[in-house]
Amino acid sequence: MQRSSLSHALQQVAHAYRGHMAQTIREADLPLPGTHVRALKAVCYMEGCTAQRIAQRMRRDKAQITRVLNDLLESGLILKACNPADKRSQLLHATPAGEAMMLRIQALEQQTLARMTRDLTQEEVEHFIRIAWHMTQNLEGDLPPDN
Amino acid sequence: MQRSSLSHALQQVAHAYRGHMAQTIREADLPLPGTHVRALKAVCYMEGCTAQRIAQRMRRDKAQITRVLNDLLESGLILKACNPADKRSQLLHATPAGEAMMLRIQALEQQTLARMTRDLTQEEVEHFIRIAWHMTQNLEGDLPPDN
DNA sequence: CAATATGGTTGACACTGTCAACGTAATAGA
DNA sequence: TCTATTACGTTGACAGTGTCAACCATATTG
Repeated sequence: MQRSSLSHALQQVAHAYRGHMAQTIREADLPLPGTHVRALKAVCYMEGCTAQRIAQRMRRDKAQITRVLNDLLESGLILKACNPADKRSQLLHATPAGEAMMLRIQALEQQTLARMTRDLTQEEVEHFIRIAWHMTQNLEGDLPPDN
Repeated sequence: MQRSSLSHALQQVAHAYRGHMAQTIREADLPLPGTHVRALKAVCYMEGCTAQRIAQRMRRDKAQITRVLNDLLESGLILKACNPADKRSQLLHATPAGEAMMLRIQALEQQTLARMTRDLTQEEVEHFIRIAWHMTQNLEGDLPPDN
């Protein structure tokens, strides 16, 4: 029962984070679900951002990304522009409203993260992040050797 | 942008774990969603297990627990028994089929966890778990001072 | 040019999570 | 004791998350 608590701890902390962010955003009257926030973040901070690249970064199905982007589009937070290099794809940009939204949400997220890590050292947090990525990579690529 | 990667790392590792477990269970032909697995685990390993106590442990809405337990009941994995101490609630027990299912799933989970932590030391894993719980507790209790 | 692969869209569906309202039973207070 | 309140579990409704398969249009390869 040693390692088993790893799954429990992982689920609880992820759930707590999601829940706290959702409530914070709701209280600030910014009606944007978590996935939308993350997609908007990608649009704001990735160069030459396309739906495909967001899907890769978030490791999500491209269908979900399409729908989320359409919501953001309808909300006037982003714009689609023709990609001169590939007529199938579209380059994504944030509108001023999108940028403003991003700034407000960034502040809320920093607030949540600060609370979450309030009595942890920088070192501990970095250690946590490093191990999290390590475990993520260990689970990726599902057809490696020959079991 | 230092702490911000904490949220990304957290979401990715939780997603990777869920996905890997789901696929493992699917490949083993054990058609049981993640929440059902966790509820069954609670029934198997908690003394005097009731729906309420599962909801508390998993920090989930009791409505969701009710439905999950009904599924497990229909699948013949658990049983409800009258609680002599409180006629409103029911004590939950795993059936032999439920116990067997639990053992099989435990093995799959151990396998996933072993892979996830394959090149990490016991110390690193324990550190990760400790910090995860710490962060969880930091986010709980949302009405402390007087904002 | 034909075959194949890729970016994006759509439909369908399963799973997760929460809220409000309800019936029943326990419990506390007048 | 009687009433008010609280707690356990159930149900309905809904929002959000995640994936799969089929599809169109465009790129790329042979």
